[in-house]
Amino acid sequence: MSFREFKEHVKKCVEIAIGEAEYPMIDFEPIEPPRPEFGDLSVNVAFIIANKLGLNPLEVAEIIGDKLRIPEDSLIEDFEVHKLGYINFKVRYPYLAYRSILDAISKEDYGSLNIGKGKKVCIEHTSVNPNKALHIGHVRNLVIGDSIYRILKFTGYDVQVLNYVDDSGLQIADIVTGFKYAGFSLEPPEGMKFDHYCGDEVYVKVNELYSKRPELIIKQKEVLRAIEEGKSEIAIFAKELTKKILKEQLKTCWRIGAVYDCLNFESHIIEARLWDLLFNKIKDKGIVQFVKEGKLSGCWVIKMEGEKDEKVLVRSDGTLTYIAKDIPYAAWKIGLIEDPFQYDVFVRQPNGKDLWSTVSGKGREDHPTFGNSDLAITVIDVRQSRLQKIISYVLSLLEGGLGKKYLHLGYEVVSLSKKTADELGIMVKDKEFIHMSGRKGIYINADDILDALHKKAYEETKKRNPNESEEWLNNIAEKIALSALRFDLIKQDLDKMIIFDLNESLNLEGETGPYVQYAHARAASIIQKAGVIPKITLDSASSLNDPVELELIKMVSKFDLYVEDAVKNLSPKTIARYAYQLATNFNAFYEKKPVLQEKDEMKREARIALVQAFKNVVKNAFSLLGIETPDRI
RNA sequence: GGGCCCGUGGCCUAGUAUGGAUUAGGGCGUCAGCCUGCGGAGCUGGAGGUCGUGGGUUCAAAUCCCACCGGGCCCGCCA
Repeated sequence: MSFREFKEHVKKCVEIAIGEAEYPMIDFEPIEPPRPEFGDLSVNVAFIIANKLGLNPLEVAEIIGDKLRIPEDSLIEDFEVHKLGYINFKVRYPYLAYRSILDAISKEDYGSLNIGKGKKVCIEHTSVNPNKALHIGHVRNLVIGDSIYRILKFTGYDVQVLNYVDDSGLQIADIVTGFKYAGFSLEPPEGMKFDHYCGDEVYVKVNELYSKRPELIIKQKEVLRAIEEGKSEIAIFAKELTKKILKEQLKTCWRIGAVYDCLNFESHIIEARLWDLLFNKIKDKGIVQFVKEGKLSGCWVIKMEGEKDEKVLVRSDGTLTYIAKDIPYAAWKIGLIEDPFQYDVFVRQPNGKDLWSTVSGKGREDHPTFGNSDLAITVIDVRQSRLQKIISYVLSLLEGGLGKKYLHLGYEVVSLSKKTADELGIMVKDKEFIHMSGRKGIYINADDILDALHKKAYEETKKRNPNESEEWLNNIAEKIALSALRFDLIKQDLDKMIIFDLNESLNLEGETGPYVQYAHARAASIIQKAGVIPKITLDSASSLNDPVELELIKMVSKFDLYVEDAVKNLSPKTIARYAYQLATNFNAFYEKKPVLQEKDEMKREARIALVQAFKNVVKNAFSLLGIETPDRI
């Protein structure tokens, strides 16, 4: 924690010096210099002030330097005015080492912050149509959403996770048509998960059949109408079917490590007439207009500032468009309409937490409060950006200064590399990748990737642990597989497309989750062999003075700064990069500095404590990404 | 046609929000090394760079502005 103190201390001292020198006060942040010989923090205030007043930066820096008063015994050991005009500060390493190692080995929640102060946030992610299995693209969504959820929780937000289930769309009608009119059996082949069966066999093949058997399209339309109207035998069948698929999907989600608070079914949004609850408010505020003439005659539309075309919300026949269903749902999330839903427990999750869902008819009274958040975050890929922008726009007009906010967290899609597509028997012309499509069968299922990763990890683990039981090996292999997958999908920026290549993703070395897990396991092994309770004193901390030790200490002490960055920018990759860098620092330390063999007792004690500190921090960092760190792998 | 995003060695990527330090960090791959030391899923070193192109702003540009090129996405009374 104390790198933050060091930083604040530097800022304060410089501010006082600027005042003493009677320069105008400016806004600045101490930054980390590019090279260690420039110290641990640096300020460039002299440039800014010099620029403003037309002075020479070096002279300004020297005057500020003259005025700088560093209290005795503070976290700042020394400072230096560089000839270019920077003022560089050196941290007092014994203090930094002592405080951060002590915190890291003694505080369970080391790195946590109270930024949220209990503010209520709901985050929606996963939201896979319940007619197929999760593919790699859905996993990116889940991993982003679940990581953000964990980071928000770690920083003092009161977070609920929602998973939207579109159980009334055309995709559902497709598989119902397959089962009812195209002769598909309700029993999947031996050993095949039901969601895989529905997606890989029924959904894809029914869509192929439409061109050969046009009568099926008629049936599909009938099915869709029946589903929308509810009550009929077909509608009940559809409902049971989607529930069955959803339960299989959830198994995959849990396998990847996600948990949810509530499932929101689209059919219940329609049933609850959510739109009607909102429509008058929107009309009163003049957000929507009724079109009297032209080609949109008879429609209710919305026109956004700066947009050319208006968007239809209510068709001329009175039915609602897609976005008209989304707006009231979004409004419900941030409490702009009263909660009209009934709830019941859908299933108990593996972590023991109940998963609630909206229900048709009467639900339970004792449900938690859902919706009515201060902030709603919706994780959907960038193709939805325009529609999401309209939703944010409408809600911002509607919320009336309550400080409620709707936020779209977009990310680029995952596509398949040509090589992986070839291996799956998918033709790719001219390009190095192909966009996925559930309907066309162009995708790779999450479970299949995990199985492949599991197999690879199992082999590696068995090599290293030949005498361990199958159960142990499989348990560890699964954790390594998840680490590889989750880390791979979270480490890069959200707005970069991922071209997924199965072969490359099977790599467990280098900038990967397993690399970090391995460093953690090395640390765990040292601690276990040390057989003592790690402890640190100011004296022993002072003995840590090799550059590899200092770098590791500094990285440990900066954890909360990275956490803050991650939450402020909703950027989980920040945590992934931090964990990787931390592990790299540890490995460098591990190579260079013996711990258990160290003869000097004080040094040994300090190094054991540093190892324990690293172990705890990397564990906390990885837990924010939903990745476990076993003591042995 | 309008809008959004991306472009950094053979491949992938950090840094871009808030412009700064004559070595632009990593990883994969490649080449050469490193344990009779706590786990080699590791470590050290080498080769490999017009930060898409051109202009502008600035004492200073991968970072800001403009134009262009290349790639992706979105723009329905579908969802």
